[in-house]
Amino acid sequence: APTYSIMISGHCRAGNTERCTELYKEMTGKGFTPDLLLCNSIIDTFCKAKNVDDALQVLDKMSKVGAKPDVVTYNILLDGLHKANMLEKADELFSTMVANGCAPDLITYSTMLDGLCKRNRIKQAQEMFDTLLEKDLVPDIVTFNILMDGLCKAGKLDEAKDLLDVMSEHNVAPDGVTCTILMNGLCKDKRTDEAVKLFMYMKEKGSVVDVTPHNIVLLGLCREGKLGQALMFFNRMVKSEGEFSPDVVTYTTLVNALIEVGKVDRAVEYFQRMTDSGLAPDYVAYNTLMNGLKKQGRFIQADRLTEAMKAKGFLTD
RNA sequence: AGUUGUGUGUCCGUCC
Repeated sequence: APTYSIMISGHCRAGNTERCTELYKEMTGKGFTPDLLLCNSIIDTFCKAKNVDDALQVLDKMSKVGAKPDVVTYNILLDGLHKANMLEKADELFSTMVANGCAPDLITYSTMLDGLCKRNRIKQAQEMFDTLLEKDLVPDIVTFNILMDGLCKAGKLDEAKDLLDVMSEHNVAPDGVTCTILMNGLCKDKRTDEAVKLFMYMKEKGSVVDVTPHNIVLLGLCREGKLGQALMFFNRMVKSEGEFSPDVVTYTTLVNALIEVGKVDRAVEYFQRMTDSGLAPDYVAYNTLMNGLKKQGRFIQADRLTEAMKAKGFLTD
């Protein structure tokens, strides 16, 4: 059984859902019972693969063999259900959890908070935040970042900045993710210059500034039509050699920007450069180029790209 | 030993 545990958790972490499922079936078939931590890993792997139904079945099996799910089990499933838009199931599970004597913790509330924020239910999210305080739970940086992002995406940038004060009242210092969330909010509000200021501030402060804030600045420049600056910025990213090297999102942002100004050949060039640099385009990357090719009537190239997508398993129908 | 919540790209949808 420990052998299975190690193998399964390895595949789980690698995101190899199929192999993970196979091994799990094989293990249970042989009469071995996965322990709680392994069950949680498996459930999480299913959830992250958007396979919440199988995840729930693992929960069912657990209760059959009398294994008690813990708060982590419930948190994982609540997150999966929210992200799969199964809200009624999520509420149901929350009730089950409480009925089974499992006390919701900070992560439970943060997970639900995120679910509300992502649906733009800001008012309810703020109520959830108050509830969490009433329960004497202590919000951490992730809780605040979730709320910060919700406020920014709802266009409430002023309230987002006010939240910084609330954070310091709770002795929670903003981190790189907080800054990135605010930068993104500023960019989406067409305040790229302010976002860049925040970006520079982060760099001056010596924080670790990874590829994500760079991608946000790049997108901001592209949206402002400053393609020349965007390309210079991109070149600096290439030279960073690892610290904030371009990723699939970086390339997709540029490909899209080039398409929008009608430079499809250059877009194709950058797409090629992405694969040449050893990055594997994802569905969004393919879709971006595909739409550009079709918009320009490049049907032969589009067909060729369709074949590539099929070969990679991105088109299942 | 190993498990859960937060930030960036395309299209579509929802709201205005």
